[in-house]
Amino acid sequence: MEKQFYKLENVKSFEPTHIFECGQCFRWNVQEDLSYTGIFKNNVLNVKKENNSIIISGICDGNIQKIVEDYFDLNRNYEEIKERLAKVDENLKIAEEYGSGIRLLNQDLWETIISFIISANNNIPRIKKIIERIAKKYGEKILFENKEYYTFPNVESLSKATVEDLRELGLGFRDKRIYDTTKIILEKQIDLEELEKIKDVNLLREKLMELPGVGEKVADCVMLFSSLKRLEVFPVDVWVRRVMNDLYINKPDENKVSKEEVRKIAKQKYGNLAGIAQQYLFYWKRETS
DNA sequence: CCACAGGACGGCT
DNA sequence: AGCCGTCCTGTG
Repeated sequence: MEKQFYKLENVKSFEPTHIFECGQCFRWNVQEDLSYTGIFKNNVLNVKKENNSIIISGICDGNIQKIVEDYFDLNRNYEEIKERLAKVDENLKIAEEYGSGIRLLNQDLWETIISFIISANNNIPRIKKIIERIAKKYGEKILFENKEYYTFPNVESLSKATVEDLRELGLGFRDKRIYDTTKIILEKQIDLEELEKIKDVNLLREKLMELPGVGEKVADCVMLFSSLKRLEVFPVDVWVRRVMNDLYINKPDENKVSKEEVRKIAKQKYGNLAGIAQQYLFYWKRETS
């Protein structure tokens, strides 16, 4: 495949660092020139910000412009979203200014499900290492600028892994969860194409949670960070609980704050943009703590 | 050596 | 419904 180029001029709300470091993705890595290189589906791309332009180059499985528009959620007006959220309160305005270049990626559903099952009780550097090992063993190799990249394996390919194989890749207790979920999806006991047709967000969450290793947090992350793109969901992890307690609840012990309490406040304050607000808050709190 | 960090899940109340 | 111990690995 040939290298393709695409340049975005005067694009607003697009900051590679914010997009790739806000915790939504695991396969983008910063380069020496501060650009980012990553792999998704069968594409390997480099994304570089120069002055007011975004320069994207790489090996693409199809038309680069279409692929970029879809993956980087370019048809959504983040400026308008930020204007609306800034009116909620001063706290959110500060968080939003801090992560002003965040966009929520439309990531592959299958990859997002597996990646966030791995994220359970885990930290980002380790999650990234595990996913790289899975891709290297079960994915397809793509060469880009004399370096080897590996696609995230498809369902069939990952289904070749035994529980023991997965344990060897460092998955720990998540090995069986990944194994079982892969089998359920392979055999279409849960059909991902059918899942994509579900309209009701609660029904969708329940379906996702039928997969082993998918609890409320993982289900919400999948709905927010994949092409399912439910912007109204508000994944609550320890960081979000912390920041929401600091901003709105102020209990002496943040562990005493219930998930439901946090979700209720988020819904009331941020409405159908809660998911985007969550990303600004999460990124701000993590980076400034 | 130990303490801690990070969600799902099953067992218990 | 809520609480709590367990699961695994890396870091300090």
